[in-house]
Amino acid sequence: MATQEERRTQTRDALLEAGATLFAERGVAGASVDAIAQRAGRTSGALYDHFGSKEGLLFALLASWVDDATAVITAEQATAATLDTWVAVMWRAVSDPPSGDARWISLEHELWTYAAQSERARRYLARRYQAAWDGIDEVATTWAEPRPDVRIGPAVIGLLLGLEMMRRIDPDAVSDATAIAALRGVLAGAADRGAAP
Amino acid sequence: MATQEERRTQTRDALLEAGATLFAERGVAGASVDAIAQRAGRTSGALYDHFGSKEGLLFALLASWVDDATAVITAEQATAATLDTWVAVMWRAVSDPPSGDARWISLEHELWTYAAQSERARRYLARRYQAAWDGIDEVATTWAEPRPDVRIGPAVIGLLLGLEMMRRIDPDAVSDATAIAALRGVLAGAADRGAAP
DNA sequence: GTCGTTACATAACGATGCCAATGTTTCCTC
DNA sequence: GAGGAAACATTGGCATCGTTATGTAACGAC
Repeated sequence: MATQEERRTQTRDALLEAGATLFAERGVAGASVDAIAQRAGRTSGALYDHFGSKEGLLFALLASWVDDATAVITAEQATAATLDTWVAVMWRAVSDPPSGDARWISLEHELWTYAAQSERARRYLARRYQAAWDGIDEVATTWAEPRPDVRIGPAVIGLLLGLEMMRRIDPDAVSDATAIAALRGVLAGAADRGAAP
Repeated sequence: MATQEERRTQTRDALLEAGATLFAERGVAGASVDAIAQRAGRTSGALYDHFGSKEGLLFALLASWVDDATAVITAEQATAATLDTWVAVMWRAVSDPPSGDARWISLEHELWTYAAQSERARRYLARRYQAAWDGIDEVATTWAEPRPDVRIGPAVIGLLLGLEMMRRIDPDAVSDATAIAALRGVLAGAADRGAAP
């Protein structure tokens, strides 16, 4: 019943799933190709046939993820009627990731440190985040008049990532109220309020 | 002229310096013990005599760093007369690190991903950041009445790290004005303003 | 001046890793 | 149903890395 093509996408998905878990758990350098393949019930040969290299698997992983996450977030953003619900939606997307995938942030950090060594990874990161910044910038104009000297997108995304980092160390340190208050504050501070002398 | 003890601290410092650079450049996993020793003009034998293991070097590095950075920051904080100058001092400490050490943030990320694998590293991180949070919490009460359901320390530190991350991708994305506006916004949002319905 | 100790260097071991070359099996086509 | 290709497995080479065991030269106490 299972055609060859179905089988192929099946093992591809299994390898991506295993890679996501092990990269997040042990890091890109710490997760061996053999360990990933074994967890997927396959061997390293299959992995190389599919992705060509370890880095290939990493990029494939991130590509699929970005598509999923941004799709979910922008879809929910469209339904946000007030600034508070918008902020809450963003925070929820980070603190309790869509598709029930809690490894997202870990992998994000992995990519970040990996970017210190790989030029390709750095360019990849830049493209990806600039798109996210633009999205935030655009939605933010709905809620407040922007200041010319302040770019709101990077500030919001940075705060989201930073809050998640703190929460990983101590979940009690960043309550939902704290996160939402901080996000609203950044949006307010970067808006029409004049700069201090 | 050089006594034995002087020689020892000299090579210790050389190894720390080399470790800082290579850990930041290539990551903890990517920087080999031999490469670190070679950069310090020594051999791996010296490194093991001093630090016992690769992890030992990492922890020694961070310990010395935390002492330096927090000393500088708290010293400057005491001189800050207004909220704006305080915020500016904090941002400057992150964006243009004290002691001219630009590798700080890279190493911070390294430690973060390393913490995913090492229980000891995680506990180390927690202790370190909780101290920083408390410091911010205390100073923040000088400028605004705190809300009971909002912890300001983690929000400020998170924002600082997040902003720096964005700035690494694209230095133009986070101007000083953006950073300071965002920080002031977080402080304002987490203060006396009432929560939304 | 002798001798133990310190502060490194040297060299080798064991383990592990990425990756490629080469099988083997399964599936589709005609 | 036979040939061929696709999908995956097996094996091994080649390199690297963390660590340790051992060597050695300089130093310092007496």
